[in-house]
Amino acid sequence: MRIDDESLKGLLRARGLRVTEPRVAVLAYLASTDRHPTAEDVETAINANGQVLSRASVYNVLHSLTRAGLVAGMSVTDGAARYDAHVAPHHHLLCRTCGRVEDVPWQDFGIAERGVLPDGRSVRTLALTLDGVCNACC
Amino acid sequence: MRIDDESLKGLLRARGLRVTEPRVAVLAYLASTDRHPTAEDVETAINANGQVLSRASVYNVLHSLTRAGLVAGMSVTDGAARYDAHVAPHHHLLCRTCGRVEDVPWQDFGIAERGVLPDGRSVRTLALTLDGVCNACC
DNA sequence: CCGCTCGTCTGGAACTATTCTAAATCTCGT
DNA sequence: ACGAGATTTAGAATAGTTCCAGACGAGCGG
Repeated sequence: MRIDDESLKGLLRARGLRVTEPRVAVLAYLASTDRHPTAEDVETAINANGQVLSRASVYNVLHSLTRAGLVAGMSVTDGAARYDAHVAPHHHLLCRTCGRVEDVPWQDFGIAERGVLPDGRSVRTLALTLDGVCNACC
Repeated sequence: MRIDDESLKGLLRARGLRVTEPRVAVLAYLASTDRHPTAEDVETAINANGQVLSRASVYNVLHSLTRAGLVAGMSVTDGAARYDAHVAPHHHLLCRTCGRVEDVPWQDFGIAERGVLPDGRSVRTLALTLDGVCNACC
């Protein structure tokens, strides 16, 4: 799943972000996994590669990537925020049993075609967090 | 929206929880508002009534009420968990602009009638968090 | 109604996730 | 290559939550 650094740098530039080593490293790591790592996971994984990345930088980078739309952050009820480089629309299934976060293929549950709720409020995105039980646990 | 304490005590007893002053106070407060207060909001509101409730107790009580199914906790991306005594099924609209959490009338978006996702994973609850913009901000 | 037991409450310390700060460093347009 | 301004860094600070050990009190049996 390793994406070459040049493509990643291109992504960063395309969004008007300066290309820095921490940003490339974080983006490469997030793009390489389908788990939904926490900030701490990101820091650990990158520092395991010999690089040194401070905790504060992990957050800085995650924030700038999020603002640029290159990664998406999500919060689960217990503990730390989780990040995800798959920004194509999809949903998340939060497993009640093991706490794992699994991706759910995107489907329009009948909301987006309207873009508004029946009472008129607008829904801008369709990133839903479903509460359920994953295959491993069922 | 004030519900008399006797009904609340009955609710607690029905769930096998001991009836204590903090529990009644927290439950009464949550039942009286359609905002989605944080633990701190709960503490502030109750202590404003002359009672004294420690921070730890607020969490104790919220946890026991949640375990008993009398209130539901939810986490939003930024900041503190929020609680809600309206446990009838409904969704939440998280406003991107002002951060407010609004209730959305329950609707089966075509998921529950199956109870499973197309790929077979089961979905246990339908408490969805929608990402959008509330009426006040639109 | 009384006393006992165990669940609950309390204040404070501890812990975890995140943000802030101020200085050093680096990117990139010129 | 230079300089302006963005980014990184380590460490301190903050916010939200949990843990702890002791005091308290709800509700059972008598």
